[in-house]
Amino acid sequence: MIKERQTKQKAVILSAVQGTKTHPTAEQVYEMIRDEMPNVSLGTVYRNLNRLAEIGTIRRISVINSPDKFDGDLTPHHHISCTQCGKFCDFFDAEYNESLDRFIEAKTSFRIAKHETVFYGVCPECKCNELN
Amino acid sequence: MIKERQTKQKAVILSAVQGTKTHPTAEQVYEMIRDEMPNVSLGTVYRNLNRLAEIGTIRRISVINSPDKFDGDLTPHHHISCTQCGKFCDFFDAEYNESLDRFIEAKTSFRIAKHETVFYGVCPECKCNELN
DNA sequence: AACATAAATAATAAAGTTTGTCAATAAGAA
DNA sequence: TTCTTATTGACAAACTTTATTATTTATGTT
Repeated sequence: MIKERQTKQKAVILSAVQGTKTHPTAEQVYEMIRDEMPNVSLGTVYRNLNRLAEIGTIRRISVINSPDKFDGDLTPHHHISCTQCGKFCDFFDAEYNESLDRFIEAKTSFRIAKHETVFYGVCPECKCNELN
Repeated sequence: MIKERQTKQKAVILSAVQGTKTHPTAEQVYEMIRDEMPNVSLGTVYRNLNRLAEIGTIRRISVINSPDKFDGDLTPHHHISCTQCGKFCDFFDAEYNESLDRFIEAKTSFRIAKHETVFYGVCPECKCNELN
């Protein structure tokens, strides 16, 4: 019995997400792969990103004032969003607080799979542009 | 010179968000106030929620697989999302980690205003429905 | 109280984001 | 190679949010 087929599209989409640190949206992944795959459809990009995120091969990140972003880097890290220009960065130097998940589980009876933390602020460049 | 006018709509929208713990979306706020204000328009709801969130009178929460939610409770707390049924809960028993904001500032030169943490998992009811 | 100004609204169009439909294609088993 | 059906491309539709504009109305001024 067939479970899941390996397609060129699937491989290219995954490799695009894993090969960048830009946290692309679905639309941006679509643009990224059109050189290599001009006939790919946006629906295929959405479908595969959704599946990859669901099985945990990539991360989905929900950000205020932005379509969902995708991240191929599964190592625990946080994200920082500039509320002025939308710049979106990784932050690696703070460990994932696993014990917080266990604490919430104990207190709420939810089974917690993960938490996502996004920091909101103003990036150095936008700070510079604040004249006075 | 006039800066900002107090309107009935603005007051009703704010009071709807502040008077519930359900973290309504814009559409849900719209439904909530239509009894009291049948002619209000959805655009007005969006406009006022955006403004209130921008000035910090209410919180905007970005959640995977949901339109943005709004929260009138400004006391520091976390949120938990059930990935099965979408149930969305508060969690108050973990203090806001202010020092993490200062740590990120020191390491990145961003000016951090806040961070939002959302926990994803399965709620007690949905756990029950997992037969076997 | 009446008037003037412009901020805010209702109505609606449009833009932006995501999912669904379905005939055609193609991955993988036999 | 042939068969089965998961996946795709094309496109429609749904969903979410913002923009446009004539009208209304909150508020300062007379």
